Amino acid sequence: MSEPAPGTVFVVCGPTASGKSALALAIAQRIGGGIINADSMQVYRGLEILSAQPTAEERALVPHFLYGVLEPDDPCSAGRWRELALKAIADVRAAGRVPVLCGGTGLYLRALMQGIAPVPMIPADVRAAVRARHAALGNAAFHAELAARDPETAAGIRPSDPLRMMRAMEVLEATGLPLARWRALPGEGAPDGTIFRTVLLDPPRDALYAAIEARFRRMVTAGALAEAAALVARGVDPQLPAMKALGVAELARAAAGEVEIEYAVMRAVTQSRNYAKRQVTWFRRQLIADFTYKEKFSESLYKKILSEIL
RNA sequence: GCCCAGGUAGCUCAGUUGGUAGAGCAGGGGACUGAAAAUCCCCGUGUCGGUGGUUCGAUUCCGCCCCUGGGCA
Repeated sequence: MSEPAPGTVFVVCGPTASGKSALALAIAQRIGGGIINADSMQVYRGLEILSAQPTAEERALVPHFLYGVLEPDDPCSAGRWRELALKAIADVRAAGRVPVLCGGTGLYLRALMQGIAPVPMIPADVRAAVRARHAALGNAAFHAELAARDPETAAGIRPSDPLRMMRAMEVLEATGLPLARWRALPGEGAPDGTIFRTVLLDPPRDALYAAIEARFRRMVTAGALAEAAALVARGVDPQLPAMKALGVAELARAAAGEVEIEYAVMRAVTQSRNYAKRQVTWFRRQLIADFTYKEKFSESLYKKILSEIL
């Protein structure tokens, strides 16, 4: 097992409950790494249980970065995470360690590895105005308006896709330049000299689904009901990403006695399965991993992976 | 035991005035450049409970049987 080449950054990705965190920990312990979160929900404080953030014991073994660093009412984004990740990578290296990225948010990973259009931050009031405009017009009329003002970007967005339409509109409003133009501009990727070694965990579907349910039930036992209730009690805008974490809404309703706990659990587990499937599609098609493992997660698989990727 | 109401896709149900059936959910596939655990697109053959009968033809009408709810005993 040789030392990883200078500039190496390991990337552990895969669907939820595929065993990413454990693998990242094993890799980091082996090579003297620092683990950096690449998950859109694990960045939030107050979602420790439901987003499956590493435990204090795990964090004590290896330095961890970007876990629980933002408040739920302080939304992250692909661009913002990218900035945070670049800094974390520099910090890990400064400490003489090897960065090990770990997470299931494909867009974040790609924004870091391949860059992203250099669109500036959109002011909150512009976003709010665009949302209101969409709510007033509805999908079809909103799309028509976008098509009139920015035909190039509108052509690539379905009238049934509100989020992408609103994104295109707010970029146009805030910058005066169509989103399609921004995307044609060269985006910055990772720092020069960085070599990504990407490992994709893609276990058999039935094993993955069983793991998702088992883990969710463990979360409930560990206090997920109270976590969800506390989050809702803070009064954070339900539209914000942290409040969209799988299980939050359902468990909060169960905690309030509005639905049966078992019903909430089944709903959340189903949503998690749907999500895992989307993640698998993304990783299989949008990110070409250097190493892909389709076996069921296990101790022996980790040993095999370690010997192959190092 | 009798009377109602049902038994149709993995689940919940719709429907066929008799020409072998369709939605939602689940599941599968896919898209994805800044709230991505988001948002969006595509995919529906299943002894229409069983068995006799009527009919050119029955999942649909009739008889009997089985099963599940509810009511009366």
